[in-house]
Amino acid sequence: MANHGDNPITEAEDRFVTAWGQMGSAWGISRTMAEVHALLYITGDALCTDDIMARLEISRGNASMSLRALVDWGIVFRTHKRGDRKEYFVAEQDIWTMARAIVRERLKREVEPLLASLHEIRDLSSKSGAETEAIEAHNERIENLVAIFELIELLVQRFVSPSGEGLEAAAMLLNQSHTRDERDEREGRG
Amino acid sequence: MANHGDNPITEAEDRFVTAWGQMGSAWGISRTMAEVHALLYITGDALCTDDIMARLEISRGNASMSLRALVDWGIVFRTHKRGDRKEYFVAEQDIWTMARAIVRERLKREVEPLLASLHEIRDLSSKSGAETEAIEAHNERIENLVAIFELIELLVQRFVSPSGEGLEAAAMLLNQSHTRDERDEREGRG
DNA sequence: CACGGTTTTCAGTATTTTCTGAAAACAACC
DNA sequence: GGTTGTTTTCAGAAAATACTGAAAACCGTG
Repeated sequence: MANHGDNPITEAEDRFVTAWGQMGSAWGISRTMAEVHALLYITGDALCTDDIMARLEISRGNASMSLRALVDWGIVFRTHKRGDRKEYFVAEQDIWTMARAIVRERLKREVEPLLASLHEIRDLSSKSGAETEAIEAHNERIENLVAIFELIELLVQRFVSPSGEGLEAAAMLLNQSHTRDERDEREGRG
Repeated sequence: MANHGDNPITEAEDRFVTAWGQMGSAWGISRTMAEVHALLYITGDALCTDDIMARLEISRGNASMSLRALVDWGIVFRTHKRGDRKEYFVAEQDIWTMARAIVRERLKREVEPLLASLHEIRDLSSKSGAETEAIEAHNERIENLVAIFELIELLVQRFVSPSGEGLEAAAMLLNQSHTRDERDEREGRG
């Protein structure tokens, strides 16, 4: 990032961009893509490619590709300004909508392919015919994996469904059960 | 992986190792580390470094580092065999225990540092003094992020707590609420 | 405390991923 | 349909990451 102005807000923005970029890369997302998203989110402004290039000191190509990826993820949108040919970009500002989009997209890109593989592997394994104890155990491990990932898929589909809400509801629900269980504990239910 | 034997089980194992390795790298974990884990999990055996080196065709150094990381994550354990000086490694076989360990570790490594940054950023931002509308909006965005990540932290701590169970319980809970809501929907509650 | 078996470390190398920049494609306007 | 401002693409360059292999450290034993 360029060392533009140094009022607290600008510094806060830069720091957030950095922190979000780091988190992104720990989660298998390109640092720059996460930083572009961070910048759009934290400023809340509609920025054009040149704004982003300047502020993050990245090339046009990189900015373009990152933006396209963010638009594909559904957490950044294209806009236009009257009398200006350029495209501008704004980040989804509702944090729950954003969270839903991210979780949904990761499900689609990573969990679903894994599940597909697991299903294939299951078929393959079950063709083994012989039923030694070792094979039984192997099959059970595969089953367990299928079960947990199907559960994850189900939960995500339910709570991150396109229809909306749900994640917040889940949070409430879990949170409630949290406090309820704590009370139970205090009252001596094991 | 070496093209050892080609009975369906061995092939299934190899395929699982590959699939798990891919998923791992999509989630910011080194491919090899995920593959080593996959191998230990899917065979269920206690394997020594040389077994792993041979099966995955990796160097001793790589095997050693991957294993140490897996042990740090708490999803692989060291063991020994009578009359054998070598160390052997076994994967946690309970899939829920494994899931808890993974989630807990990621919380610690990625969410907590992010939260620490967000707190700092919040302090920084609030020092701004001036209270223009833009600054208000900025502060609110930071607040929202802090709120959502603190919620995540809370939920994870609750359901992935060292004490155990909990994740399954959460799954049940969510699953129930899922089926309940579906029924509600069928009955025409919007 | 020297030896053989084993594990860890880490400098250097290889691989993968990301980024750049210039050229091509596009699109609004005249 | 040519001009101009803008975006996309992508081959090659740079950076980041992961891996190797050999040396060092470790460790139980005689």
